Amino acid sequence: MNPIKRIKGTQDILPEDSPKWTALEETIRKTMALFNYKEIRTPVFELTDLFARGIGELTDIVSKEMYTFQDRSKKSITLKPEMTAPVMRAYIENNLQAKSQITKLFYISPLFRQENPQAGRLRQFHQFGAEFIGAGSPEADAETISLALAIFKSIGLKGLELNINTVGDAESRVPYKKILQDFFNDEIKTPSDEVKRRIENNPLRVLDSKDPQLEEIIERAPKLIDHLNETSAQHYQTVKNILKAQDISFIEDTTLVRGLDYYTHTVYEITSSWLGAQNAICGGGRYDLLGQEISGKPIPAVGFAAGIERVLMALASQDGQIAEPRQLDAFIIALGDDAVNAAQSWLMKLRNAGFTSDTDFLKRSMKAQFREANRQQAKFVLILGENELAQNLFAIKNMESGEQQDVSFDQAIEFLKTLN
RNA sequence: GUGGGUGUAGCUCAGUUGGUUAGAGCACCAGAUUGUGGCUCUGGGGGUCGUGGGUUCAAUUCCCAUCACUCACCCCA
Repeated sequence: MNPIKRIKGTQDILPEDSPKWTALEETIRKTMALFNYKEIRTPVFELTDLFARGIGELTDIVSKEMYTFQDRSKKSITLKPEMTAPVMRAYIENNLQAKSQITKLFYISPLFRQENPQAGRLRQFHQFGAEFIGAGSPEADAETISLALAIFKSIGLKGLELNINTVGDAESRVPYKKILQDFFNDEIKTPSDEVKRRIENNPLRVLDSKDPQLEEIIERAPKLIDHLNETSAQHYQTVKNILKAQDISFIEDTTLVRGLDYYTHTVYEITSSWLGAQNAICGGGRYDLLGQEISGKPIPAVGFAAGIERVLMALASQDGQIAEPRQLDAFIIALGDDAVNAAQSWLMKLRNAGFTSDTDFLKRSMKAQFREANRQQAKFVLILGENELAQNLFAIKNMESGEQQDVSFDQAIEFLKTLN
């Protein structure tokens, strides 16, 4: 019989790794609280339309990476490939703007994209992120950036680079798109179908193409930064000023566009020098157009999403220790049926007293039980054999020093407390 | 979807220019120590050599196909 294996691009997070996840999650929650962001959790699946309309039909995510299926009522359902659209949907559906004009939310969530896996890219992966909804001010943009950096700093991630750019507001983008389209149509003689499609539908996305044949043309392409209207230019400048005032260093990258249709104004990306080809650990920006797509009403918002697997990979390759392995306080070695029974009650007493504790469940030899205690990195072993049982005592051994002494049952818990 | 790399013990990997019973280290189990872990020594269990086919007297080795894993491209966290 063939054993069933996990689905390609998925991962089991085993006990040796899960403490790193919880440590990172704790850091995220702590820092989010410092910045006054509240947690939101949304369903793992949504109506396909949410992503098709929200993210954009022509984006890579929607056009070729979604896990989409029909449920029994023939509705088209999609496992969420990103969190911004679901959060915005929940914000609107639950009428959160009625509670407060500004809503600051964060999430930690699994996401799904059907791509070919490679280092730092999975089919089920996890992101944490923040969404600042209800303010169109550049100060909000800057806060999400410093929030992301604060989390990375707090877990000790080094070698990060912040890239920023602006894609302008709708008013500057429409005329610029036309200028770009004309430029590319003139310059690119033999566009591939993909490039042709992008020129037609979203010429901005040609800018972040990595096709070496286009590299030279992209460099000469008209820059959006030269075609920004007054509002957009001012917005971008303010964001940069705030970052400078906070001593946050950044690199301006005019080809940074980001794949999703809903971005406006500020876009940014944080990369790590410790990773392979997939070196972006965080991406974000302002998305004032998304609310419009979902609800018909414009809603200013800005946020970021960061990849948990990539953060952990970067930490691992820079040798960052974020979680201590947990060890066991007490291990009961029981010899003989009567002792095994007594050990079960004693386990409960130890646990009630707050000692992490365990015992052998296989009635193995004393040597084997000691080995097990050692494997579990037990600090103390409580030996309970026929002799000890008869005298109402444990032989308690300190596994580090090797010292051992008899301690009566009624003093055992107190004894451990003084030593622990 | 496309290209490269790798599939041999639980893990990391050697190896056979095609030839008898396929190896090491680590891990595991047992003994040395009849009720004491870690260190040491001795012994032991464990393999469809990814799968299917081809060439051959003979294939784990050569060839083809296929699957899995992995890295990379496009793009993204």
